[in-house]
Amino acid sequence: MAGAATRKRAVASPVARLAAQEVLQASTPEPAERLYGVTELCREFGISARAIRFYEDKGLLRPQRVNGTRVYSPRDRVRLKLILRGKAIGSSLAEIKQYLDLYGDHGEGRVRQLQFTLERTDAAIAELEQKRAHIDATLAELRLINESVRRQLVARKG
Amino acid sequence: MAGAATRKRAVASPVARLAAQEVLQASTPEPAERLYGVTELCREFGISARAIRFYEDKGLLRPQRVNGTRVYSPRDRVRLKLILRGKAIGSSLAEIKQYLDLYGDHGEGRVRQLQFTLERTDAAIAELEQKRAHIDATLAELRLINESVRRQLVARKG
DNA sequence: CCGACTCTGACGGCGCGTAAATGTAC
DNA sequence: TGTACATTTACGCGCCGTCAGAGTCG
Repeated sequence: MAGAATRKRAVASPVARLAAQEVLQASTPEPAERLYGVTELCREFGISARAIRFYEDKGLLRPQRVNGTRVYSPRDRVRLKLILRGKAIGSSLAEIKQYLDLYGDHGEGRVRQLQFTLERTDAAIAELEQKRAHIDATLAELRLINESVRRQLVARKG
Repeated sequence: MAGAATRKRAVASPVARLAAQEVLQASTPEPAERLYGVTELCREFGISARAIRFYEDKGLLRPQRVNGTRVYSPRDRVRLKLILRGKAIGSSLAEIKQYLDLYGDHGEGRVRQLQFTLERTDAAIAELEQKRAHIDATLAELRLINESVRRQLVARKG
């Protein structure tokens, strides 16, 4: 039981802090070219360095290297944000890669990207609502069992 | 995007309504002891036979064997229902095993086991409530993104 | 020279999908 | 003899966690 919370820890928290506009304005020019280290990013987003490295293996990120060490630009950071949001709405990494590859396109591609996001968020919302309904049902049942057991205890102990 | 739906398809529908009493009365003698085959069960619940066999490997199910072939009792069927509902709320199979062990002994119990069961159900309830809260938060966030994206689309197209 | 941090493999684990090889029943 | 199911064994995948061993920086 304790495990469930642990398994989804990495995703649950960072998503909540992800403001929608911040992502959508990601294509605007950056003022000061700030750079980030891997630990900096994984602390900021609440994920592991292993995960970030894994995304790179899968071609989702391509940070610069300084002496072998990964150095991330603001653009890389935005990409990471998009990756996390994709995961939050239930996309696989392969799907997210498709999405990110669309990112370079202008005009029509951009519109299609938005439509894609719309579909996914709709689906994710529906899924979560179902999940919540299941949880409610389980809760009701657990409370029943709980009361039943409690009564049994009272009957046996006084 | 098709992938995500596919990945969760098996879980979405089958876990409909599980009446609490059905579970609580699971230890009462069955009148007509109907039996089920594996394909019957997996069609009923919309999962694969492989999955059912896997649950058995993990100690979640113990059907009788007739000439090597698995034969499931109504109680086995209820256990399978519980397994699927557990998955639907995001529990791991190991966690579900705990749940099932809990359901198994809560009726016949010595006082100490009843107390233990009580603690467990209390903990489970608390965790589920937390999970629900997280889902609500994520839902709110997703709806924000959804609306934002929708506005952007309107701005570019219409 | 030390400790802190980073890197690259490589193995492990969950929840099955997907054959492949074999058997049993009609 | 077919074919329609059942069984076991085994490898593969997605998404990392978790070492192990080695390098780099201050």
